[in-house]
Amino acid sequence: MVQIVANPAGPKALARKLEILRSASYAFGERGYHETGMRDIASDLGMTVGNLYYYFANKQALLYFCQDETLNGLLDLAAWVGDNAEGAAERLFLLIVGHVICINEGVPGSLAHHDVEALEASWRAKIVRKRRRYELALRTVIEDGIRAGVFAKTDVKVAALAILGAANWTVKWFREEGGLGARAVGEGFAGQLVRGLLRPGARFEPPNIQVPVFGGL
Amino acid sequence: MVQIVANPAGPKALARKLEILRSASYAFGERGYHETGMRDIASDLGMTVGNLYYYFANKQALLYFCQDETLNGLLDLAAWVGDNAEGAAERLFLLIVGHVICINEGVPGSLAHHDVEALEASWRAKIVRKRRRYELALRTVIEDGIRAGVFAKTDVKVAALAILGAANWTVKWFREEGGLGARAVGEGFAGQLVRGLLRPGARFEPPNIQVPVFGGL
DNA sequence: ATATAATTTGAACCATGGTTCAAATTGTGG
DNA sequence: CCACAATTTGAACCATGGTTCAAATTATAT
Repeated sequence: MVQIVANPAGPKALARKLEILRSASYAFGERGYHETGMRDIASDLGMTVGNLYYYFANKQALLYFCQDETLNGLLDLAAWVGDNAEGAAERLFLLIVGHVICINEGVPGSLAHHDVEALEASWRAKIVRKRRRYELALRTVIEDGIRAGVFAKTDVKVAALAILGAANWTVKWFREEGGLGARAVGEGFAGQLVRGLLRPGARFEPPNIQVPVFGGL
Repeated sequence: MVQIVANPAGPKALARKLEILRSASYAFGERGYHETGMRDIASDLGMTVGNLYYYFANKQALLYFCQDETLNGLLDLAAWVGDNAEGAAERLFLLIVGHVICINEGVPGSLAHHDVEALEASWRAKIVRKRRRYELALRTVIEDGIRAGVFAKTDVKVAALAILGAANWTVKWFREEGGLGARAVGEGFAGQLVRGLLRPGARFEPPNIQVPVFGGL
């Protein structure tokens, strides 16, 4: 019987797939997608390389699922912020904090490397589509802030790109050991980026509520 | 006679090396370092793949020289800003604008991917050392601003990282065709990031001087 | 015109790493 | 205990792409 299954339905399959995804995501974050081989991932998991192909069609599938999970986490974050904060400045603050936490503690590394070049076209399209939905949510918060007079009039696209850049680049350098945690980094970023958008004279204090960790595998 | 020269001194050598570096830098920016093959670079230049090795020892050398040139451009930028602007807010503004221009119009793509993982250890050390000098220059400007009372007291390292993140991430999405130029993007970012650091009540208007393009190959 | 230097070619070599798969092992139900 | 399903193994296969180099071509100096 043909051996390659790549979507097994046995009792251990789901747990095993999540275990593999966590390990792959961590490795991609630490070493980079290209510097991480399937033998490395297998070795980290204490299995042999052929076994990975029982659960996943290929290496790109691993990357795709990691990125997809991250984006699901970011979209969940956006929905949570919409439900749990009112003012645009508060919402933007929480989005930024949640974003940094999601990509550094939720699913480390796999979105922010943005290595969609390594994905084949239909998977890349799916990832890009989810990214766009999230970026739209971000821009909507900024536009709401301008409309409400909390933010000064500004180029919304540029403002959103600055925020995404600051947040996404954290996967290049953030490491948990020593120093500040992801939440503290996120709060520092959010303070600066939100204050940078305020209408002169507008007041802002960081909100009291704490963002959950979204996107955990 | 041994064919591999990799540092030829003939009359055409320097011009050819710069031509190769420009083409490689562009390709690395467009496609990513790993997705760009030596055959691709050769083909873009209308030469054959073996010829590249007459001028450069290996693929990593191409990456190293591109990144080194970008960092030289950023260090030149920092020096120019020190010579041509006085106030910390003005200096920071110009640094951010110049940074975005340097990495998108000067030497596209090769620093901001930060793909130093792909470099061997001694080259990586050189790149990281130059990067640190530039980041120190950036932090010094922020510290000067805090000391002068222009910026509010803040975590300087976090503020610098937000700035570097926003600026460096631009190579992931910035494309010259259509839309805003690098200078306009940089000015939008700089406005937001500098204003985000100001002491409440401090005034700031973008400076009138225009940053040159540093780092051009 | 000729000798020498510089530059280019392009096929071949080679290591790497993604992927396959027959056989083996382990788990589970009757 | 046995049959079958699920899972694992690990050597082999194979494509890719970095690199080499003998030979050829072009450029330059005499």
